[in-house]
Amino acid sequence: MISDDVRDESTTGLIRKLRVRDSLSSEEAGVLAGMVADVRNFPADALLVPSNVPLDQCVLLVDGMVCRYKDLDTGQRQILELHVPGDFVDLHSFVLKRLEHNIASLTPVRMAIVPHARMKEVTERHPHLARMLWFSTLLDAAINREWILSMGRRSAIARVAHIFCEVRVRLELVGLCADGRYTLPLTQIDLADASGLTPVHVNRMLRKLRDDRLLTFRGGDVIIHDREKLERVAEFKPDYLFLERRPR
Amino acid sequence: MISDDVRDESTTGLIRKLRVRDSLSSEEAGVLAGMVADVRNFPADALLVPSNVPLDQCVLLVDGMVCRYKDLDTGQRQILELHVPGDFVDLHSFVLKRLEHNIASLTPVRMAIVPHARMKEVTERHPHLARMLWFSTLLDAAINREWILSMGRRSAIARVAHIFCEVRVRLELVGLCADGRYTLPLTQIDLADASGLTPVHVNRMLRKLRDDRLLTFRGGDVIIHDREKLERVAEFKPDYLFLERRPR
DNA sequence: CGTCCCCTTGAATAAGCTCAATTAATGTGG
DNA sequence: CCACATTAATTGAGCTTATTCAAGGGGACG
Repeated sequence: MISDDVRDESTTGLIRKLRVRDSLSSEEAGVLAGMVADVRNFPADALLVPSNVPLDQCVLLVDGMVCRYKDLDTGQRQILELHVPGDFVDLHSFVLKRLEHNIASLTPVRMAIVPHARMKEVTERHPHLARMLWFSTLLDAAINREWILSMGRRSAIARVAHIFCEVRVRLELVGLCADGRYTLPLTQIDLADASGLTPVHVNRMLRKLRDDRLLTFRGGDVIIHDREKLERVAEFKPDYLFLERRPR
Repeated sequence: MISDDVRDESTTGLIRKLRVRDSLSSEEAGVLAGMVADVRNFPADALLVPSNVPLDQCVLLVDGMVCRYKDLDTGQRQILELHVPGDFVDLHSFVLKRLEHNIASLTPVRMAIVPHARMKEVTERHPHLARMLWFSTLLDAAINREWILSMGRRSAIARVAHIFCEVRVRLELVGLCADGRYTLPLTQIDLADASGLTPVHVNRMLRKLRDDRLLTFRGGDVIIHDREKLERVAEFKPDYLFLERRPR
């Protein structure tokens, strides 16, 4: 079994983000940490949660990055969402009992494991905590909706730029981005799968962003040179990330 | 105030759909109906829930159709999801306290109103019911993800076809579609906003679907001539609608 | 050192968009 | 009930954006 320290550490990112949006007592924080049954490491490119398989535990991303994706029969892949440390990546399965998409690691990752049984106990005993967990799944849904807007109505350059804008904000929340610099462990192929473009075209868009001195992306390292202009190109408005506190 | 009959009637669609996915006792069904404070009518093209406004009540679609949408500064619109009777359209606001998108009626609609205060009481007292409501927001999220896949990776013809396939299934669940015929109160412009295409191109895709004897869409009336072929063109797989019962 | 990705770039192609004009359907006021 | 306005549907032509195809270069790793 794992120690209380490991449990606490595994939930700091999640708690930090929940506290941006709502008040979370230290007791509640303790309860959250107490849900963690185990913390496990996985390599990069591992299929962490396969689609359409009965699930009885949730996984929370402690360290590293993961993505959700879906494939078409034609072999085409679409990345649905990127996840950063502190994201309760597979909270959904508690309610859905299976996922209709896959979750895979982009880097070596550390995941906290929370059995559905504990989720049930805790959410039944702590309704406010339950709502905050519910919130975190709805935040994912809001991100999904923004991506629909991207895919449906944004130009190629805006789509690519938008991904960088979103990830910047989300990484800053957990202290993994400062000065517009962060690590995004994606290949241009992954970026194509996330933006609904071809790798070739992503390459050209990245070149344009670089030539226009907005952003450089090389070998997974992102440097945002001109955040304001980048956000304008991306038509990025962070409302959808619900960064403000819930009114009580 | 409204009568118990009106309350019961206003939740039959929702209950019917929840019962496809999970067991719902008649007591729980009664509790759900009891949450409804009011049932109100709205005309077509009404902005039912504006984005970024503090909310203190949820709305459930009883009759008619509504959509969620978002606009870009350029005036481009993207429809994010369509809703059919029995959808708890704005359950999200209970947790989010505001929406980051708009909800508007496509037809004259009847909406049941549930104050957040009642939502809070009921979800705290009935955890299983709370999970089923949570489920219904996660089902919306799964639909959102499928739409990301559509926008990102499906061809124009498949995107248009996919919308018709999805709506068919969802309307059948509430008895509003039989024999592949149903009413979809959208203009071709709306369909363009839902599929991320231009109205002109939607028109051509509809023509192709008609010429190929897969589907006819005229004046809001949908006739699916060849469901199997249509679903193949759409690459439609209904897994993402979670039509099976949750295992206990 | 060779293999395997990934990145990069050019050239040709195709999917979908824009512009424009016509027709059809719907609604309104007289 | 008709004339007129308005919105939606339809179609053609030309154009733009992004894709496909192809080839070469660079770096990591066994």
